[in-house]
Amino acid sequence: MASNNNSVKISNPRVRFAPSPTGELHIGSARTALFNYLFAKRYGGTFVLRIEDTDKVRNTQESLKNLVDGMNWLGIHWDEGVDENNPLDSSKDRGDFGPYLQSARWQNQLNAAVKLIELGHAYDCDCPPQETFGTGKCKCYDRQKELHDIPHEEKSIKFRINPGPPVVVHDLIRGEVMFRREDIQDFVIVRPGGLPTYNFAVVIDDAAMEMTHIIRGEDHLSNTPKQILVYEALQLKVPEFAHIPLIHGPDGSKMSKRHGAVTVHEYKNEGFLPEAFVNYLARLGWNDDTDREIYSLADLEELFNLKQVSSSPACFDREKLLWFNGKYIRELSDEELFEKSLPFLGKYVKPDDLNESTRKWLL
RNA sequence: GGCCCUAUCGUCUAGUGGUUAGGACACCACCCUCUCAAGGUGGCGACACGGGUUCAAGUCCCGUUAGGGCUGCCA
Repeated sequence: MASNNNSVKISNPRVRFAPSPTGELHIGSARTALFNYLFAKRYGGTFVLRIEDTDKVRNTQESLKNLVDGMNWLGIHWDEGVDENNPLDSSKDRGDFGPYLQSARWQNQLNAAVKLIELGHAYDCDCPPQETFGTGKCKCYDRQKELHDIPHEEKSIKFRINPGPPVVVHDLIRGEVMFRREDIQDFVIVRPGGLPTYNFAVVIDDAAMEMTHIIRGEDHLSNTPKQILVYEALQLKVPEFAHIPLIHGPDGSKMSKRHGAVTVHEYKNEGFLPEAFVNYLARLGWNDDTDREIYSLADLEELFNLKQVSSSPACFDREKLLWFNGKYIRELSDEELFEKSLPFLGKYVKPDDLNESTRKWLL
């Protein structure tokens, strides 16, 4: 970690949060979004929201709306990306690097795949999906003439891992992480029918959008060498990476539904203040070398940095979240407290009861 | 199975070779108080294990163990 290039000044970084609209906004995703946002603010950069909607089966419009709502509630606003009110309408996008819906960028991704074939870095493959499972190796590279003429519906395009030196991931949080090429398998970059896969599309889009720093969950670390190889094959500039630790449940296993609320909306509906939630999320894995606990979004925008992000995973602690919430609630004026409480008093207080005396009583 | 990441109080963490190992949440006790909170004071409580390197190791190296991730035509 000592070899981190921290001496290099970071100026005008471009970062993105690229969720897939396949469910509610998860706590972990929210923190990833937050860290990207804070990094952009801290260094005067640009925060982009791109929607990774290439999994046509699992995508839902509701998730997309959910995502936008969640981001708004947290106060994480994006400089570039899909329109809040019309996320599916690319003509409403904000920014010069659109469209910001990944599925709308398939032509660009496909062109890159064709180029990779021409360069000898990719090849047609007609193996059934299960055939190469576990080994990643197939003989298709030697059958290209034969495969050339079969319809695209019946073949995929694979990226070829050529022999060479180990791939080094320069990670701002973990230092240098090395992967041997023999341990990396050829992987599908375009599915039969022409739909690019994540590990490929993400590189083409990030490069096209001129991302300088990729800040994402640690679950992506092992896939990073594949992505770096794609950058290099296409002679694209490789961005800086920062893989932030995952959030675990109280028992140390990956945070999931059986641990209780895992989505931003659940916490919103339980009555947590967004300020408290953001503060808690930021402190989960980040500190500024002081004993301070309370940070507003504005404070964080000023102080956040990747250097002080922990490299080990953190367990979600509801008790501490509750404590933060209490802190922020006590800061509220009576007036604010009253207004914010209203939605939660529905089953106890009828609108008609909201006269001055009820109000006094409540306060 | 292979590869990768991680390892300080129950939890979040500070610590970058020499500290009585610090803070926060939770917990316990006391104080304050009409009650409950809040607040204050104090307490309990940790360097996963085993080898090295060094005058000196929580800090550096190796191994073990444990947890997590990737190994998908999911992202």
